[in-house]
Amino acid sequence: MPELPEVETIKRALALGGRGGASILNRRITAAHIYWPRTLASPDVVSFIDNVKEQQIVNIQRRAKFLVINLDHSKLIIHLRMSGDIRVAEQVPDLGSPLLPHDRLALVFENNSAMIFNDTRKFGRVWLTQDPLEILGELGPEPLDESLRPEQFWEMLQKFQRQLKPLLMDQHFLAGMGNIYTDEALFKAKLHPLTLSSRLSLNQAALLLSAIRSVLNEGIRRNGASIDWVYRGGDFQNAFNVYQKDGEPCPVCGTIIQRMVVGQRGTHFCPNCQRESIN
DNA sequence: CACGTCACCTGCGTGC
DNA sequence: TGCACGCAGGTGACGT
Repeated sequence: MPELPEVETIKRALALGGRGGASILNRRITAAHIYWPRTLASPDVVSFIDNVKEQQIVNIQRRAKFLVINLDHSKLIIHLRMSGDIRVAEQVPDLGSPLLPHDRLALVFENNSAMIFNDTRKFGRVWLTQDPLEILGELGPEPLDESLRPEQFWEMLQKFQRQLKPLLMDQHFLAGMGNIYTDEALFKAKLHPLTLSSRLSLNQAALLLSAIRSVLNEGIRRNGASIDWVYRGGDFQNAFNVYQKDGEPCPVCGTIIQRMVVGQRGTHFCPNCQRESIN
């Protein structure tokens, strides 16, 4: 489910309070429970529980779609993949068994609150490491980082002859875009999802970067998007222009929005506003 | 290099 | 009602 804005929303709520409980900053971990061992990418369950205990939460960051929780002696890195979510529970029981269906991992704190990772589809992963670059080292630039200049973004696009949609979703190219925000950004930039990246002019690249930042910032401002049965608490879904709007009129020109499959992902676009470049 | 396919999982909506 | 099917916010390993 979560793309950059959803992960950013969760990060802020964990730091400020609001994911069902108070801020987890400065909490000391007294116990860990792993209900679905494959959630743990590394290390193994025994080492994880042993190492995470007695550590304190120093701060929380986001890199791409990863949550990076800095402990005083190591880093806890979490990727929510398709259906992961994190909540805080106050005054928990012993937590020897899951509190809710699909709870996969729980960290218990000294004040009897807990941070719980819930993940219906079991795709999410958690790492405890000394060296976060082992996990984050190959990621592309953060789209919201202002040091990424339009000229540089254009040069990045020029280097590949790839379709825009899968390229923007490639975390090695640019880090944080997912299916929703990519469709919305391409619509805003009036670019067809299959346009080859190397064909973009400097001006088109600048407009695309600006559209990406615009949709990501609005997503963050709206606390992410909440669709399907998975509750997020955001309302960016009310601002979708094309995502899952196939069959409905384009809000700009009235042409019926189409859906196609690109790189195995549902892709939504306006065939009139977003023309595939011919040459 | 760039694209397609499959695998990993569960649950929901649709249509027969 | 039951049941098959397609779909879902992600990613990585392969094959061509």
